[in-house]
Amino acid sequence: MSISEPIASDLPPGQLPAHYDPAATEPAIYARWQEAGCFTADASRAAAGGDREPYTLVMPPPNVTAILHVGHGLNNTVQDVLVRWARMKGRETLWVPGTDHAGIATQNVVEKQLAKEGLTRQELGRARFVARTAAFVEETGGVILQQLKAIGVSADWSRTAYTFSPELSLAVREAFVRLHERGLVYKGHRVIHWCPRCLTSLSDEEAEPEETTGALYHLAYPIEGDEQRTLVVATTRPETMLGDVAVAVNPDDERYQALIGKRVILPILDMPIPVIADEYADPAFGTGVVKITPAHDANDFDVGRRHSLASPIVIDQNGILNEGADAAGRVPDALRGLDRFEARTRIVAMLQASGRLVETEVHQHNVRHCYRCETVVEPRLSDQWFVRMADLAAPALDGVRTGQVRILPEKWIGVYEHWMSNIRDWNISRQLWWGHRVPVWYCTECDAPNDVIASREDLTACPHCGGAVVQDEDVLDTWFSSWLWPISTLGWPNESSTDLRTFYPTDVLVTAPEILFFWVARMIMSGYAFMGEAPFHTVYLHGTARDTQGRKMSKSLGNGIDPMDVVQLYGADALRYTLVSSMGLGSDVILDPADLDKSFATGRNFATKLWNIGRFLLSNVGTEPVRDFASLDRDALSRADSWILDRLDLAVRECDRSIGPMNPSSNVWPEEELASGLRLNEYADTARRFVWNELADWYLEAIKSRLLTPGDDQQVARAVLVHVFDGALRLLHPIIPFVTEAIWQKLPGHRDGTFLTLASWPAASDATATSVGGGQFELIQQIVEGMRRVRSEYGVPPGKMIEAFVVAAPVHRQTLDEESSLIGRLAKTSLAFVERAPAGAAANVILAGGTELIVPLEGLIDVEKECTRLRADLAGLEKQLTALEGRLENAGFVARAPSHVVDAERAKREEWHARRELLRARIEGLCGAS
RNA sequence: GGGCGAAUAGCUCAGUUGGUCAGAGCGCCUGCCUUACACGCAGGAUGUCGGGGGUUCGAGUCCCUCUUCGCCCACCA
Repeated sequence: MSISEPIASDLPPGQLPAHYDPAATEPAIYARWQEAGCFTADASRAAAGGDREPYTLVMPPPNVTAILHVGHGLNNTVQDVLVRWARMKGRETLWVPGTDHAGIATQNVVEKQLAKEGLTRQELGRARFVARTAAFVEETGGVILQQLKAIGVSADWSRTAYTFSPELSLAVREAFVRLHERGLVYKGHRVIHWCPRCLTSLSDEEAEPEETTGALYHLAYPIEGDEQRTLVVATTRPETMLGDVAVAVNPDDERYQALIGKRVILPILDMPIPVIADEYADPAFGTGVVKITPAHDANDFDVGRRHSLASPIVIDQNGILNEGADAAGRVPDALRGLDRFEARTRIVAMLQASGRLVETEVHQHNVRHCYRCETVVEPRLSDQWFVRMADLAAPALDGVRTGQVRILPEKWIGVYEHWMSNIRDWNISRQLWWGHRVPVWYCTECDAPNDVIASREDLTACPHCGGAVVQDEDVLDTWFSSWLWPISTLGWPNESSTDLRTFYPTDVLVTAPEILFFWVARMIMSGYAFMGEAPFHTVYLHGTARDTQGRKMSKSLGNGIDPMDVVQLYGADALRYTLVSSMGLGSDVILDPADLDKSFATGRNFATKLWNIGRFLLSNVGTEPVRDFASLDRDALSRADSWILDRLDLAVRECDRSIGPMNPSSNVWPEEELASGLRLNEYADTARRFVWNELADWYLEAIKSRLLTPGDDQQVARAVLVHVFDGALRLLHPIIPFVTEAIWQKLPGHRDGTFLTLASWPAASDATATSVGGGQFELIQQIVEGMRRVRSEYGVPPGKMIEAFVVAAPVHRQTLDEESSLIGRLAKTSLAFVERAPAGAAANVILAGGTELIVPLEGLIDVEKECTRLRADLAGLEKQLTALEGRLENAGFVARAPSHVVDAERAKREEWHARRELLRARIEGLCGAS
């Protein structure tokens, strides 16, 4: 990128480069914010006795090895808008940034590196592998944080956290031990989701179901003693049959009553297994007979337990057929060592050959995959650590139901409640090396091997017998550190930590719905469990970035957009504005990765527009100080001044309403606030409309000549313009921080060392009514727009001045008379006042309030054409009038509609009647009676 | 299999409590390089608000139903 353009703030006062160069401007501004400590929160200002209310966000920590994608951009832009808004609103604002050590994900990355070197982690050994991974993280871990800075993230970098830091590791250990003490952590022997590639267990959430077309194989198991007859079982996983210990039928299933208690012969192994009765068997599915493989299916495991059956393991940790515990003689040589899918094919072929395969049915079902490597998950029987969730979930569920925590969009509340009400225990142990080691030791000498010792400190000897101890080999699920994030980053478990006491609970948690269960729900639970209150009052779930086909942007699909490309091309402001403005509450953001120009035109165009408004202001207002706005005499304001001040006021109020209340007004969200605010797209739209369509399109144009004409009025115009534009910059700063800061620092009267980032949010006045001057300016706008329409419609050359006759009420006439030069400039029209419309060919414009413009068109049009147009206008009006009158004659409407609605309709009727008369008169004058 | 959500201009979407709600951006058409801006200015076109039924004086806005998409959950092997 060219850096030939000077940095905006290095130019002489009152000048901006002709073209905005974000690549040169943004980093320099960011550096100054950081040097000035703009983003560093000062707990002492918000603690007891301080002068500010705190406002706190914790950033969803990206994986430490991640590089920025649009999802991060979206997520952090939303947060940054809220944080910058709160900061300008005078809050002591803390936004805690950081990264997640991302156990499986990071370990996978490093293992891939090793693979390229022909190594495995086992060959390297645990200690060296962990050291190498730590070094890798050290080396590459800061990338995403730098990228976040490039998009303007105003987090407090002095508090950057890391889930695997010594401080946060302390919190993890404390949480584990405390839960263990409360009996909420336990070791369980059961079937869990296992990734044969990552070689670790996964939680239910980490094993993602995916719709798959498979087959349902109907297998005939001969009945013992009556081998001609068979019992047909249906299974999707024939390879697990080697581990079958029974077949089950429903106790109420009449078809199989007689077989219960008998035995069938397991094909291939020729092994007799019992036919048992269990509710689990669904008579309506398949054949109503289900084979029971306790070691390789969670449900079968439960059935096996109920019937005291063995659990032979026939598939090993790598997904290979092998004889494991209790499985001696169960895997024939021909199948031993085969991959599970290969084995499936082979077994099906064997069964087919022996006539045991009765039918193969195409079958749609969900198959779970590892969320990190997509490998099909294998149910596996093993010992794992679990967190008992029901007790933890109760207050978290209650918190949302009572409004201590609100979730937006509201549609997710139901999803949350359902999950929380049916919560299952959380498998937190992982057979990985990269992560927090389970803080449990086992004594090698005590004769109580099941006596686990959970400890806050590392143990070297058994506290009971002094014997040697060994630590549990497993590490904890990454999410077991993430779920503590709002408390651990603020200093927990040190409950006297200043940050924790000052900034907890935090305010809004901004994240994607995908991790509602992984993370958000668990944080709420940990907040209640360890701090006794919810970690935040609002959960804001934003949409997902998708391509034009609606597919989620992802690395594997190659349909992503690199936010850094967008920053390079158009600047962070363009990226941010585009994202914010296209983000309705709960809706996804669709962008076209193949056309960045189009996708980000909205933001790019607007940033440029803002820049140019700044250039206009600086070149026309100059560097001379302007009068203090507050001291201006109200009577000295022009109509345009009054109007734009009204509009600013309105814009501020609307923006405030769109972003919403910063907190609930009481300790729980009142009903009327529950769904309010966080409409960032509305905020962006409102601010844009004000700046572009009102300030730039009308106000700037209206005051150009005043700015050029020395005198008192020039000073008024300068003061109002600077005041209004200053307000506009403040209004936009949270979304467009760089351009606004760059320009703001150049405004007349700017004091060195002050930053827009730390300036106050504009205050709306209490007045809600439009001022008299503002209303009069709206009349001028109508005239100008009407005349422009006439000019365009009749093809009047741009430079040509035309004359229009105006019939107006006296008060309007005075306004138009006084503003005739403005109208002349904006519409290239000179007005002549008449009492009534003159005859002759003319275009006709009728404005609200009955003001009529008549534009002589000699030489411009033919009378026929204009008559046709006028008649069409009249016909349209008549039709609408008929509908309106029909409504007013409807007794039900008059009786039941609110009076203000009826009154408005009546007023409209009067106006339309008058307009109809005017039109008829014009037609008669121009076209003759018809 | 349950639950939830969405269907509004060519495209992406606004439209909180039923009564100027038929809108914005991008795109398109016409004319303009008007000394801030062509990443611009001015003007313009475009939608039986998915289909059908209902409630109401009045419905994109509420109810029912159908169709089509999407999401979440679920131990039907």
